[in-house]
Amino acid sequence: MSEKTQKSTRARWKRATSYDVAELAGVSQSAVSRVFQDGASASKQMRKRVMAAAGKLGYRPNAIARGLITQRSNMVAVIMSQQTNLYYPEVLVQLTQHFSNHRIRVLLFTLKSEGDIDSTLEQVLQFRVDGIVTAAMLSRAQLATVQDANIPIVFYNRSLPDIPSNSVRCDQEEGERWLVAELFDSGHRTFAIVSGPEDSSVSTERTTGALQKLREKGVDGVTIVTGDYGYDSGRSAFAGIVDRRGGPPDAVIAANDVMAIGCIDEARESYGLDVPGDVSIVGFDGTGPARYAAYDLSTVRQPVKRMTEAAVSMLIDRIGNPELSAEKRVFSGERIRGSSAEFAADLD
Amino acid sequence: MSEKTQKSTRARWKRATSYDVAELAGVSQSAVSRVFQDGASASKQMRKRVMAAAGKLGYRPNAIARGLITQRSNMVAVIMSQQTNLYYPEVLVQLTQHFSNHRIRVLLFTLKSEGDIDSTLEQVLQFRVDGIVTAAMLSRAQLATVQDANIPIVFYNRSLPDIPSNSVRCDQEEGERWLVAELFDSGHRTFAIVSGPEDSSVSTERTTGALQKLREKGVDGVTIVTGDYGYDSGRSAFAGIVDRRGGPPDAVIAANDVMAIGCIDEARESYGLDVPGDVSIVGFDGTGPARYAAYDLSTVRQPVKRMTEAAVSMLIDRIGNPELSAEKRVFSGERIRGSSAEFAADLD
DNA sequence: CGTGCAATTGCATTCGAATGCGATGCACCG
DNA sequence: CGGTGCATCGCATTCGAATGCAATTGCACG
Repeated sequence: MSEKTQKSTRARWKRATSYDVAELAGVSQSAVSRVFQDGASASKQMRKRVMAAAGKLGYRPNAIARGLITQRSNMVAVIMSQQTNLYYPEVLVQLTQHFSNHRIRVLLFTLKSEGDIDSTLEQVLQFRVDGIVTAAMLSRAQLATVQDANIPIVFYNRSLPDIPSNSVRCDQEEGERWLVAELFDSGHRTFAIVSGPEDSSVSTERTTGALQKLREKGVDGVTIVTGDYGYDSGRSAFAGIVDRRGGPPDAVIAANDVMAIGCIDEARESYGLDVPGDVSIVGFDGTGPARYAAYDLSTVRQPVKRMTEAAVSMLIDRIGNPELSAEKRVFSGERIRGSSAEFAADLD
Repeated sequence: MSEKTQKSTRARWKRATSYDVAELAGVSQSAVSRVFQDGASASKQMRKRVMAAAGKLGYRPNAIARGLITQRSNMVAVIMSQQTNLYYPEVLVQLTQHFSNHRIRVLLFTLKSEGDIDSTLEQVLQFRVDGIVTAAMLSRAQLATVQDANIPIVFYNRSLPDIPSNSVRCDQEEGERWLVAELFDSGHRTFAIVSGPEDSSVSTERTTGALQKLREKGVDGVTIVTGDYGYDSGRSAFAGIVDRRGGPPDAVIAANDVMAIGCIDEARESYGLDVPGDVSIVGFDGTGPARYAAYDLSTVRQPVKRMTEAAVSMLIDRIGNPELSAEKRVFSGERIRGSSAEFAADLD
């Protein structure tokens, strides 16, 4: 009872330290420290005494001070480019989840714009994180800065060609090639592409993959318009395509699901087209809305769970052993057949 | 050139400290410290010398060490309950964005289950965050723990009645009353509710609001089924409703947009019903998919931007001045009229 | 040219916990 | 009963930066 009052009054004074606990328990500070560690040696009774004192004072080890002396913050930075892409939040949650299984916390950094990276990186470095997962592209110089600081880093869904660096990604090009091949084989002959923002490397890869296969199939005259990964940009992109071509193409390849959905809505509402009867529209990512019955999107799903697991374990390995050589892991997406590929399904 | 090699070899040795910089620049460590602070006094030439040395060594102030001495970590914890609700990622991104404008970083904590809170809270406290924003409910005891530790905390979209605590939330009950009133006034007479998970206080409030208004209008025999905020649960919820009632009601009130969309798809696909012709379905949140033309959902949008801004400034105020008394801010949602309220639109 | 005041700078200490090393205790063995 | 080895514990130091206080410098003014 008197303890309770003591607690609340003390609160505004100062938080209990290991010295306070040591004093109350009549032991040394080192003893307290050891009791609160995993592999440290401490007798049973010592534990009991210390824990009792700690409980009475509401003591908790100070992770900041611990980090200073151990040179381990137990925090990793996750850098995300601020995008309308519905796909990333899921990635973030999964990463956090997996890291927490290893008693590591996530310090979150979002970029207002890509130009923001330098100052963001500066922050990241100041916080002495144990590692970095980035879903934003870094320049060579920026990567060098990180490596000079000796901080392990894993790229998520992007990779620097010809530079030794760790990355986990989904094979965007392959996925697009699948989609295009199936569309072509089921009779589609005229195509349009809705790409993502110029500075999105993911979008670039997807467009490249699609164009590759189209060229291989001998298709040309492909209309390309740019969107921002958002729903509205999908709608106006479709309008732009029809406008530019003087009519709808056989198929539209959108750089992500959300824009694909935008295209579908625009096609149906503003042009009275039947999707997938008159025009087929495919997306990418396999996010929630792709499954909604009204769209039943044909798309490629990124194996987010496995990818995030891979990123986490890769980073943790390198935190434990910085000498590990670089590694790139590439995952195939999972082909999800929606309505637009109904013909194609026969071919399996 | 030789500097470069020096850099990379030194990397594995040790990171530069303010002492290293001081030595190289021929000044005291305090001087270095002052140069890297905002309001500190340092002459122009001093800055120049120090910055030059710092640049040469790739020095960056150590935020961990700084936090230890200043008693400010410049980090806040954001606690999110791990839910299928599509709405939260947006909240998270916005919070991070706003905090970063104040040079504060977000340490992210997600809960596997609600029971997880105690251990999570322990972690939060150990990291000596400057404040907490929680989108998960805490028990009285848990809140007391946080307050004893003298850490300001703001509840997001939940509040403890009769307990002085800071919160920012959207008036869920009011929003539901609006929706129900409009449905009733436009002729709907039989109702069903799809609630969220039992332990979601947001869901509880929404259900309460809806039932309030329904009772007020003299409607009873309301079917209530439980979902998990996910699309599939929306679909099966609708099936459950039809099953239980032996037919569809005039209107379904879903606890969030995603489940509303699930209901719509199930109604159309599995029961061949016309939405909103045969049955009206409303949601809550105003997330992206609500706008998709295929659904054109009638819903209430939470003013996320203003709410997150409010939460951030509220928290920062209390970090600066812990004596500030508790405050609860309640925002009205924004009524979004979709197809299900077509009649109702006349009444305005 | 002397005096006074303000702006700089350095010294020494502090934040809170971890850890190498030496000291102590205890059990067990010959 | 003396000796050996291991488990425990405390002492003292360390991590890297901030800051109160004192010392120094610079500058303006009379």
